[in-house]
Amino acid sequence: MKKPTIKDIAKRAKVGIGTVSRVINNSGYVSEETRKRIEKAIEELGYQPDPTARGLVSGLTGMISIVVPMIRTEFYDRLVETIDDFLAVNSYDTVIFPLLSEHRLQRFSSKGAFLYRTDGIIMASMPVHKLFDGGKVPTDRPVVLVDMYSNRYDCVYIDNVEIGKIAADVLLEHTANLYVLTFIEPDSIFTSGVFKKRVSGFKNVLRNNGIKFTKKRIFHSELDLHYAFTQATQILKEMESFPAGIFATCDLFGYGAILAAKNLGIEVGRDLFVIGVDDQSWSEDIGLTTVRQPVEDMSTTASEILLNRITKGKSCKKTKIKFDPIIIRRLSA
Amino acid sequence: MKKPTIKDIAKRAKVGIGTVSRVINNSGYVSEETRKRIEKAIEELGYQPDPTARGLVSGLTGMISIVVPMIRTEFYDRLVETIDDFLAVNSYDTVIFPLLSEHRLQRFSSKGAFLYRTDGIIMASMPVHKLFDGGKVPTDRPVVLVDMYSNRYDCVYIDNVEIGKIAADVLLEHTANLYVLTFIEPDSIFTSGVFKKRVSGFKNVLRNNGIKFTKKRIFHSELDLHYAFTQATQILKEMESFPAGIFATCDLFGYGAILAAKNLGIEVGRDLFVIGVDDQSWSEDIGLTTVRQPVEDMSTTASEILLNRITKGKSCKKTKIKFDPIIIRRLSA
DNA sequence: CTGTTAGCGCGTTCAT
DNA sequence: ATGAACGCGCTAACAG
Repeated sequence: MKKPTIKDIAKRAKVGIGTVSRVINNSGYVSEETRKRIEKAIEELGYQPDPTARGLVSGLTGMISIVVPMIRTEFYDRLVETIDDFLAVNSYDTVIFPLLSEHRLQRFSSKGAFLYRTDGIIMASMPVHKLFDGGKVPTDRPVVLVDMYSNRYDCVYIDNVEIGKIAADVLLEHTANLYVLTFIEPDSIFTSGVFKKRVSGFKNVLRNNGIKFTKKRIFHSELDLHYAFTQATQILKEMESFPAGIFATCDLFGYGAILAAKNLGIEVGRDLFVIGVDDQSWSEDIGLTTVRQPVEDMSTTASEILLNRITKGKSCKKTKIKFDPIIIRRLSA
Repeated sequence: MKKPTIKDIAKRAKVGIGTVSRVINNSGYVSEETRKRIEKAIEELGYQPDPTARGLVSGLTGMISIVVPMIRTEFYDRLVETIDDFLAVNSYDTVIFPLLSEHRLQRFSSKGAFLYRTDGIIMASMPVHKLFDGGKVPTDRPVVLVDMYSNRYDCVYIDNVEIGKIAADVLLEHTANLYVLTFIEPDSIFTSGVFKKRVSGFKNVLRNNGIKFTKKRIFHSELDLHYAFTQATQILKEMESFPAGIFATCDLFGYGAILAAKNLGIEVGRDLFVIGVDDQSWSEDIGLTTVRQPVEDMSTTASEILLNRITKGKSCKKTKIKFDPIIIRRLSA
């Protein structure tokens, strides 16, 4: 009644355990005939190799950790799912570690944490240099960063300053009368600073084009549609002239802007131009022009790098791959 | 340079490995003197017992899985954190498995999934009977359900029908002119049916009190504040008389109702009474009366049951613990 | 091609 | 009180 072991299979198939091991791992030569016998025995007994025992021998677990700040936001959903799928194909199990609180982070700071018992770690959007002592993730296992730059680790990232620049370029095609609707990240060790970077890229372009742009044209919102709607309404009411353009530092804010415009009878795409960031699943429906991050590509690339590190070992040189943002043009700009 | 093993410690402390094992596990007798020596060696070499090897001999992993439909909603945040803390105190590592997609559920349906390699599983809000073949979680490890009833497994739950009843009772203290604002769950295997249950409990009470209540008084919203606001506005505009009461099947909808009322100049707590469900962290700020689920208590209880199962083994009788909803009275009703 | 053997790191007897 | 030997389930190396 207990779980069958490799011995049980060997006995039943009347072979040595070595041979069984060979067919399980598809290594070495096994005659077609005995292989069949063994496979039959495995089938009949419902045998499954014990990962723990395998781990003891190989020092590997067949698992990979993904650390993310949260899930159930589109960005991380897509990121995790892509990585998960890719690794599954390469027969790795993935374990997801959502950061829930600073409290929980503490446990991640111990070398013994389960997080680090896997064969490798992918960290998404984590400001590693701020998060850990000495900026070093407490593990000897390979670590790859996604959506975050680092000179210490392999990383796959996107330049958020560039996102702001692109947004500016697109809006400038229509008008130089521009506004920004953005979010002020609470100042914790978790903050990645992406919003600030996007805005700074945006301002750079305006400055280089000699366009006057003051703080008064920057509006803030919480990450909540209703709030964004209210703020966007505010912007629209304060506008001195049309046409105008709004750079929404995330699609949610772009949504708010479009709703506000509709509510006030302002025609989007003619009187008002809006560009968002992230290309959420619903952005197409509302016709929002947006700057997309190639999440899937970044995720896959990160996974590949990690697998290479695991199998090929650690060469000194760290890979840094920068991805380009993609403009998705729709009717709002 | 490699990780030290128990042997290295034994050698350095000039004892046998058995003794080292004894001090690590605090089992059996060890003279104070040799214990000191061994502890010193452990310290000096930075020795940490290999969990894999331990697992191989004990059959245990020291880990427990928590399966949740999502995180970063208040309910699950609190649930996971409570369990996590409780188990950490009992020196268990917890691994969180967020259900990301139906796709991912598939992998959870295989007995070999990593999810089931832990010492026990806590599943939150999962309609196990719909999710798995034969309604059985594919594992022999102990399984405990939170926020979900089942006759097959130990479970800790709350009766959502009762929540609706309580809401009705509270509102009836003020008026019999009642409305409902609720959510229609998309019909997938994930749906737990809580919203429907809450509404049915609510209707029961009205029926028993001989109060006429037709479908026309039930309004629907998506799980989004702006949407709720819009729908609540609709309700308020269609109301025939005041005072009136709204049962919001979650606090978010209650928020929408309060906002809508304010927007229309209707005084909450006099002309309009609102009761929500879940007691979100912001509910107090907006003065929303609500029905709270004792998440923390349920989580702790579930954890205790699981630990009992693991250590005490499986007695046949399954524990079913029903928790009572708690009314939190604030100024909205 | 295949059976046997030696560990992997640790907990647990069982003598001493 | 403590050391040595055995085995957990498996892989890898070796001898046939």
